Amino acid sequence: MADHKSCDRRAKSGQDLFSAGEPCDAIFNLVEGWAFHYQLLADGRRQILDFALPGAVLGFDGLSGAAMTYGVQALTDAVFCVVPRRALGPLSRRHPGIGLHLASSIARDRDAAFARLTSIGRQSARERVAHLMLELFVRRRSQWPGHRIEEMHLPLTQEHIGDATGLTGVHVNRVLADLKKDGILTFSYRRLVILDPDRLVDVAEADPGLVQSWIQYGVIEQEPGAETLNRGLASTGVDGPRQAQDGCVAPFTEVRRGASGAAHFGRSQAQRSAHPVVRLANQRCAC
Amino acid sequence: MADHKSCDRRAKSGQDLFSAGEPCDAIFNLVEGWAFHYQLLADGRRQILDFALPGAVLGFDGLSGAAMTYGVQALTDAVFCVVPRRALGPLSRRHPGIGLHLASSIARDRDAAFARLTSIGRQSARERVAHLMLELFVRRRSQWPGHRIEEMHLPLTQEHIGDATGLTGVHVNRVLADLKKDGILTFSYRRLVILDPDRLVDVAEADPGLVQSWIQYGVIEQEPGAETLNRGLASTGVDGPRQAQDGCVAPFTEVRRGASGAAHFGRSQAQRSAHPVVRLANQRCAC
DNA sequence: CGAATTTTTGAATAACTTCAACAAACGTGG
DNA sequence: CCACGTTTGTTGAAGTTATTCAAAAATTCG
Repeated sequence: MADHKSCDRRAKSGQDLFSAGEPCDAIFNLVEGWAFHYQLLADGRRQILDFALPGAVLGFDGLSGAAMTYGVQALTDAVFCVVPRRALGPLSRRHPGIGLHLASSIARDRDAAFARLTSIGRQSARERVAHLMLELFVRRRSQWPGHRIEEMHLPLTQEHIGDATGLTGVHVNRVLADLKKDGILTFSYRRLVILDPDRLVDVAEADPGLVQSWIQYGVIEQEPGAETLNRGLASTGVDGPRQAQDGCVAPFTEVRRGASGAAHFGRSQAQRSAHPVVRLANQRCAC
Repeated sequence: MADHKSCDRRAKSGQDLFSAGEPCDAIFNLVEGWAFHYQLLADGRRQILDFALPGAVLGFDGLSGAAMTYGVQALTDAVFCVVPRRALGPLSRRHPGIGLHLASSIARDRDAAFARLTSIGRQSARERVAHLMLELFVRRRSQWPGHRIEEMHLPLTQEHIGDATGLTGVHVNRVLADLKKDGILTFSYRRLVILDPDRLVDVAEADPGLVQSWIQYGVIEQEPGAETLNRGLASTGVDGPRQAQDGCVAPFTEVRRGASGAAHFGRSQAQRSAHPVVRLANQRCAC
């Protein structure tokens, strides 16, 4: 797999990793920072499709050489691990697990898109904003297991929230004002405070399974006796997580292994299982 | 691969293939009929996530044994090919192409979900309805290469259109009335007539790349010198399409191979290429 | 500190929903 | 083939939700 080593890439906040319409010959593993998928309409209207946290796989569209249908922009300064698209074929032939693995990762992205579709299509502005804030809160907090803080920095503006929920920034502001008045949450100048988690879950109409999926956004699936599947694509261990401690011999980094983040943040998956954590989040990929 | 043969399954119009919340231990290949993915909110609001035509792969969620986050319902009487989820691991180990293949298929689903997100989130009711009608028209017509008809049967009610576009059925009706008044299209009692394709594309704000992706929804990607990737998962030929004529020795059916469906519906891919069509659409899977 | 960005607020408007009633097409059994 | 019940579609009026435009206040960043 050492053959597939490749360079990494840095992007400044606000900079595009790639844009809609251009072909993308590589896939990227977000190692550090935040990014988002988006699409633009001809007149400039923007839809944010998904927020990506460290561990996300970006840029795989199934059709190599085809133009991307969406763009990816860095929300903060960010670091990506680059894998040439052409390397995937040989790679998956040598390591049969990687294909299913990737499929699994993309399926999770699709499910997230489905969830957002339902939110935007069928929920009120209040529900949508609550939904997104809850999702980002849970996903972000699950990266810092052990922390219980209900206050955190989210690198978004209210305009971003609007573009993600299908609302105008102005209306998002009014909705946030309401949520604050009701003692549910506050969000201003990139600072989110959850005042009443239970009522937030209630307003968001988030069922427990959905919240669980946010928590497990980066957690491994392990097929008994088969290869390891996880979101970030295991650093090494395609035939089992045991090899994962050998260091970075592949372009992918398992970043959020062990992110449990369940309601009360019990011990992480890594602590429960015998398998070691490959690499801490927010740490640069060494390949 | 003969080991992985499995039964097929039939569903009547309106019947659920599986529901949100229940685990799904198999993936399904839609062989005949229409279906759709959907989610329900607690109070009964419904969001239709995607319409599935023959060739679609349904039920793969990446996490075996986990509860599905969405349900799938048959829109017409339908026939599915069933592949136990457990068979995928061994299968992909023996045929390394199949994992990437599946990833590719799911990536296309995700991209479709992204497109719908942008439509629902940022387009007006008129644009959304035009968008969906155009998509379904193009996808359906590409299954019948050679046909130029601009009139077709779509097995949907206006209520379905509403649930897919995030509108009420009543409002969909008004929008359709407008589109008819403007000489763009007609849809009533499951009959769609495209009156002015160019203006429809215009109203839908569909860029050519997107339309192309609808057309190619079931078309093969062929990595030079590598394995074949296509939506339905190739019947046989994991190492190349040449094996595809051996008959149905796998649980998957390549249904829409050769569906070109480009603007003027020239000869199909199958006719152009030397590779035979594995199996006609709308024909039962023999496994 | 000063400039740029982001948030906040108000008033008027537009878009979509809701409720309710009626009409048209479908399909089923006699 | 027709009558009848059911589903689906169509229309109107009123109400709600979210947008637009515009301006001012707050915060951040260099």
